[in-house]
Amino acid sequence: MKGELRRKQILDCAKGLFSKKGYHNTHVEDILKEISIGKGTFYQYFSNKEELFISLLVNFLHDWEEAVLDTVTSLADEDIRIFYRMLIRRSLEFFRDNEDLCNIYLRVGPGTEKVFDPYIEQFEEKMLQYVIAALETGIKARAVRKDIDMVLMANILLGAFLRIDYYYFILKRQEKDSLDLERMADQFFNLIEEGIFTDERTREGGVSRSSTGRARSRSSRGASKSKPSRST
Amino acid sequence: MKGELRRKQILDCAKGLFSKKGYHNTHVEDILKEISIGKGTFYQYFSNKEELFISLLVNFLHDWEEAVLDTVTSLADEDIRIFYRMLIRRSLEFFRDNEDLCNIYLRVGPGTEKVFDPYIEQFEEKMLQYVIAALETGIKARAVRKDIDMVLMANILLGAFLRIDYYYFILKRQEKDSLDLERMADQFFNLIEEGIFTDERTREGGVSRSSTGRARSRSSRGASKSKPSRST
Amino acid sequence: MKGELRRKQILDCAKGLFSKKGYHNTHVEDILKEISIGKGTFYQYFSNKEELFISLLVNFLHDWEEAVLDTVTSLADEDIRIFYRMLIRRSLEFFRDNEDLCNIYLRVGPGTEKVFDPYIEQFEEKMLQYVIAALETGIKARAVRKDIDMVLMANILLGAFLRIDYYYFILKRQEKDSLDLERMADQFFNLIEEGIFTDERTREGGVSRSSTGRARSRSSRGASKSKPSRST
Amino acid sequence: MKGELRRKQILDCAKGLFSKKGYHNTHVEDILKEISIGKGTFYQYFSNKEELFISLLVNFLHDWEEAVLDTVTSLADEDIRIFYRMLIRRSLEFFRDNEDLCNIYLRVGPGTEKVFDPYIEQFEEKMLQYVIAALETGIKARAVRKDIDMVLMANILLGAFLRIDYYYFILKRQEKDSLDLERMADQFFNLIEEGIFTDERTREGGVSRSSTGRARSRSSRGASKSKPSRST
DNA sequence: GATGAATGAGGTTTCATTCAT
DNA sequence: TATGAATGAAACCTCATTCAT
Repeated sequence: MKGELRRKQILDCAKGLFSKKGYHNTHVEDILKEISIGKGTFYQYFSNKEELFISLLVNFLHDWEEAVLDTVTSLADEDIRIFYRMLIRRSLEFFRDNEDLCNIYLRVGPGTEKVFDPYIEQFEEKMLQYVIAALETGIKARAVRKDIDMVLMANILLGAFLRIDYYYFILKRQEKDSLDLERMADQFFNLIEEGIFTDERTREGGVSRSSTGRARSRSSRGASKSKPSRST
Repeated sequence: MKGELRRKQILDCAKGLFSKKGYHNTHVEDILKEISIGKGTFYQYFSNKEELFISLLVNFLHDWEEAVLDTVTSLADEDIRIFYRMLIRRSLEFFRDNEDLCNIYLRVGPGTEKVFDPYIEQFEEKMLQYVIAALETGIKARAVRKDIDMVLMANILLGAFLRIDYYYFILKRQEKDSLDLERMADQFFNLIEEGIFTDERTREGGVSRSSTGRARSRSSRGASKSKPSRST
Repeated sequence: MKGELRRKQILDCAKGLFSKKGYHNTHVEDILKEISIGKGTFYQYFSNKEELFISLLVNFLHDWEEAVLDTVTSLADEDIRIFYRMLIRRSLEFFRDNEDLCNIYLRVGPGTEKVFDPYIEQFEEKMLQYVIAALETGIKARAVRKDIDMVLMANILLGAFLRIDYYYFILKRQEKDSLDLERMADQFFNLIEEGIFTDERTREGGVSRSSTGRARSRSSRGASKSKPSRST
Repeated sequence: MKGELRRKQILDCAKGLFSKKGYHNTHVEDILKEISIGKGTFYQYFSNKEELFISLLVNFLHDWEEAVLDTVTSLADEDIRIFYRMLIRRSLEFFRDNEDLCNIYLRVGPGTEKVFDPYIEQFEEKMLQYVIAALETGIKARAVRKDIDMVLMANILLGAFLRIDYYYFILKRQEKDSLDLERMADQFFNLIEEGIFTDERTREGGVSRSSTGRARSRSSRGASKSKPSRST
């Protein structure tokens, strides 16, 4: 069982280095030096640098799925909004707590090597599917509007979410500890729930030519388009 | 002026190759071979490979700013919602029409080399500032709610936007031409405007403890906050 | 005695692998895996890979000597030609039945490592000495011409013999089983006995400046084939 | 044309080193050091060590063919025996004058690497074909007996020939200069012409069932050497 | 005895960059 | 200005051998 430990040791070290210096600028030798093992030892556990990197990606996907699945199952029967918000909250937490892997996925991984693309894309596809599934659940529950382009919206939400992770947990990581995840989740959820606008407006009208124009039945909501006040 | 042309030729070729094969997998020689010039010639125009890459990043930033500025100035006085939507619409168009640079920025660039980070970050910072500025304008115009965390929301919006670009213009680029940008912009804008939920619901109850809970005065919308019932 | 078996097991396995893949491309680990023993065990029986290889060479030499000595002693008093032919016949058989070692000697061994040269050369020297001894015997018995350069002729005969082994037992090993060793020995012996020419010619003179030109006046030359038709 | 020279320089150096130390014990670096060029330079001319080695093999084949073709064409119409002897003579000379390549072919090449086998075998196949062709010519000219197994005999002759090269030009290379190629060719040719036996014998019969046993009744046998007729 | 994880010297190869022409 | 042969640091990886268990 010593072997499993050694392997983990290499993975841990690599995670940090890849995250800090990127794939190409992390040399196998760097890893060896840091954990004081010989070249041969490394190559007993991983057949090459590539495989090591992929292992990290695979691990991340696995860990994330576990974390998310946990959320999903535990909240499946709750109110859909509570479920959504919890999903956001938990995912933020997961990414915050996995800075290195998160960095690798969001920053280092993409575009590094063609070989990695499938793994990155697989991860993104899975995340996307989760979001889509969540949206579908919402639609079935009549909580979510039917006129949304599911794939597009899922991408919007996923992009928004990943960007937050990237910005707060990577770019501004030094302030990471003072972050209030609850508040962040609230803000995110709030956008989803109500948009960003105030209600004070009395403006009318659609937003564009090819507007999505769904039937409205809200009292005081006008369109946003061109010639302003096009009264009802 | 011959020189300027030669330089542009190199940049154009590099743009395509970096986009297609990534920075590390594009060798200076690949570029030279493609445009049939000697090694020495290359090094007369760029002091090294890095500088070439950075030039592309800088160019992209510049082009984008121009495109955006155009939008901003031409629509500055319009209704804020029209402005927002147009910003989305135009930006989508810009990213769609700059596939290679877009690919470099969104996929290849990040994490490739520490040296590039400042440029990537500078670009992102600028984009972020634009979004923030737009939000501020909205707040000043009393169109946008004051209780939003501006930076967080800007990141959410930027992330959503970049993700769409990445997904539709890079990952699914083969279907790029059949995309309806108007519809995409509508969907995006609609989220911003109204969230994703239906109005039919009558459910009550907040979503979380630390909710952002702003006062609501819309007719048929429940609060998202803990203690539900919030009268007008 | 367990040890002796283990050692033999290693040697047998190595023989096959060295023969099939060559010395440098056969890794100690390959051998160990095939016979399921640990690295440490191997190094208890052989102090290194080199020694293992040399052991094989030495074994081969030993086995061959035994086989040849057998021939030599059993036929020492026979007619010299019968002896010669039997030598050829037996040696062919020996090489045919020791494909792997034969392959190692004739193909893998030479030039592989300077360290092995002495062993290869020792073997070749011994073989050469046997041939020379046989020729001397023939000369003493007045059966063989005295004007031959013994060393040269021994090399010619040895080379011819080894080449046959190499060609039929290694290169064309798939057809090995259908070979008629008797016929091969006949052909070989026939060359030695009479050369390759017919007697029909009446040409005179030497062949070249420094010609071989022995005067000829042989009456008739019969064929060597099938139905003998051997007058006198 | 500088490039061609550089290439030749590498080939020449490699020829010597491979010949002296073998393929595996000659490191690319050894070559570089000897001719004082950088690693990169080497890899501009050869894509790897393997290709370099193969180039040598191919060159050798080419040079040999040229030398032999020369012989063949120049002697095509001569008496077949003169032709044979000249072939032997010229080939000996060629091998003597190409010690390194000869060493590589006869000693270093075989069994070194599976990848080289095709080249080695191609060379051997060609040599074999030449011998077979020569035998066929002899048979057509009714100079050579029809009952020989052509392939077997060709191998015998080729093996004999290569062994001489190997023995005298490699193993005993220090005495190389004092060799009398004429005499060697004579001896070789003589074997082919008359076998090795004296005529004094009166023995009858073949040596085996399928015996070769051709009747003899040659009166006298001349010497093979310069001073022609050395009668019994 | 037997094991196999660990070793690391040393091998091959790459590629951005220089510089004489 | 343009070239491309030459460079060599530095990357990745192999495998015979050791030694603690």
